[in-house]
Amino acid sequence: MTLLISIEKSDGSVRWRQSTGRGSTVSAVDRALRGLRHMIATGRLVAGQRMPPEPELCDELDVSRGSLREAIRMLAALRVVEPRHGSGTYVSQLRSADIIGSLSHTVDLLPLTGLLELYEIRRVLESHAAAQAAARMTESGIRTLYDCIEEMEATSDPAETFAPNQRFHAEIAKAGGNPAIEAMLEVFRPRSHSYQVYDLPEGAQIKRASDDDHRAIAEAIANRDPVAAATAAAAHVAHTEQWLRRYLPDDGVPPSGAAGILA
Amino acid sequence: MTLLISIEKSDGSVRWRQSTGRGSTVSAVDRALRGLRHMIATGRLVAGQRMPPEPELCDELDVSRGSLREAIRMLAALRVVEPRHGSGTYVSQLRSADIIGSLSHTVDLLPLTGLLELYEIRRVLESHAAAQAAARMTESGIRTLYDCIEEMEATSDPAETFAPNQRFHAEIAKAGGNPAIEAMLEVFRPRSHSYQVYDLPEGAQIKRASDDDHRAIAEAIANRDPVAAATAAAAHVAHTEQWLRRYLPDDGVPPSGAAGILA
DNA sequence: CATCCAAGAGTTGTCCGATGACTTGCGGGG
DNA sequence: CCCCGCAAGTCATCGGACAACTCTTGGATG
Repeated sequence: MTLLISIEKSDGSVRWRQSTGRGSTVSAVDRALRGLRHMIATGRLVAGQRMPPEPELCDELDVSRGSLREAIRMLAALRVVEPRHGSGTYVSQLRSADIIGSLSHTVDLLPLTGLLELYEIRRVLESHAAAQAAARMTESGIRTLYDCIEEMEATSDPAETFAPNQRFHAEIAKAGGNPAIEAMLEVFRPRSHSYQVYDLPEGAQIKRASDDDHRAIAEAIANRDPVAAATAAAAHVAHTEQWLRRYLPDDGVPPSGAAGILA
Repeated sequence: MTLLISIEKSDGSVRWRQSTGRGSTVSAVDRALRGLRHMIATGRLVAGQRMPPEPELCDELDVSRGSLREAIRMLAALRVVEPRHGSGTYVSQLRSADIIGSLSHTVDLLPLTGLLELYEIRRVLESHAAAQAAARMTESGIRTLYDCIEEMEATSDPAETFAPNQRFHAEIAKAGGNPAIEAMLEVFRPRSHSYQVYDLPEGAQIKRASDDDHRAIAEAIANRDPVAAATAAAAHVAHTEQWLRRYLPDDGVPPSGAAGILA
């Protein structure tokens, strides 16, 4: 049971205290966290603004500086605030892309099983972005796509394909026009190359199939064909999924919706 | 420039120290954060396991307890670890749904513009989940869907439609079969009702349209028609998007991909 | 013998005080 | 006018101490 009462002070600021219930139902860090979130949600702290200095917040939220700092760190991990040494702590711009980007440091820690679950999201979003790109991408962007493809096809060294592959997909995501989706795909991408699928026995075959996928995507976008682009992109991600599945300890549970309606 | 050197101790543990470059390029909290992430990524700390006590980690990572705690709080905010008062700090199960769920406390803080960007993700995922549900949902689940619809249609009080609406969409998301997508949709849903669209002048009309949308989705799922289900779900989310747009200060920038290829 | 309770060790939560490191703006000197 | 150094403001880090909570262990009790 959590019960809070707010005490309005004369200067308009608010203090939070826990109700008189025995035992501290609300920890100090929680109090600070709720208080800070409340300040942002209610507009008392505006995006981009510098927050009051720590001692001031400690006084208002009625927590020690250590506890306040732990709360601030939590919000910083979620990219809601941004502390700058020596200058102050600033409320972030609170863009959707920023918030989603906070996942980037955690997908690295997911076990392969969890990563494959995320791949269904990736497949759907990547194909959506490709469809949008087919309608919107500039001619110059399409040329960049083919540049990346040629660079990838020119080598069989995984290390050298990394950069152009990144650029290829980033270009499509950007052309999709939605910063949130772009950020989400950005989160997934780096992890894909952490597994060296090209080193598998069928490595050469996989490499060739991947190159073909890229060409199909670029072709569909160049032809301004959204459906074909979506299909090609979904197929590409699905392929990657299948290759990654080789690294699973054993083929146990059936894949969760591995084949979408577009594939 | 960041340069780290690792010092292997006799007992196998590792200490991190910053290189001798002038000025501390790596903060203490960063050091702790990297160290902890490294321990988890390399499998030295396994999911579900209790971590070593704080003093021990302080010694190994060469940071003070305060800095270590700030790092732990950051990982806790991202749902990577879970501190339990008096017991210890445990590595989470690292499920994809957990990680995505960490966003739930931040979408509340997004301005409406950012929220609408997320709605494109929601639209795509919701329609994907609906398509999957059309193929997989049990007969009992479909009955639940219609129960929710009747409950919603029976009232015009927004407060009373909240719960059945939640159940309706949750049921579909669950039937989709992917925990990550389910968690992602769960993140978006509560925020939808924070705006009281039914209180707009066209409130009654919106309410009716929303009820019709729900029926169309349930119908398509009951008919085992994935394409129709996807279309209906996308349309429903798109409607919500349009209604929310009324709350924008002015109609300035054009919507980012408001109409997907499915709509 | 089973059950409950109390005590203790182990661990995280909180606070306080002090000092270091960095940024920023101001003012003096060239 | 420009540049540099100084000083105030702010976050970063450390160390120590104590409180609060959990869990196990052992004994008392029925």
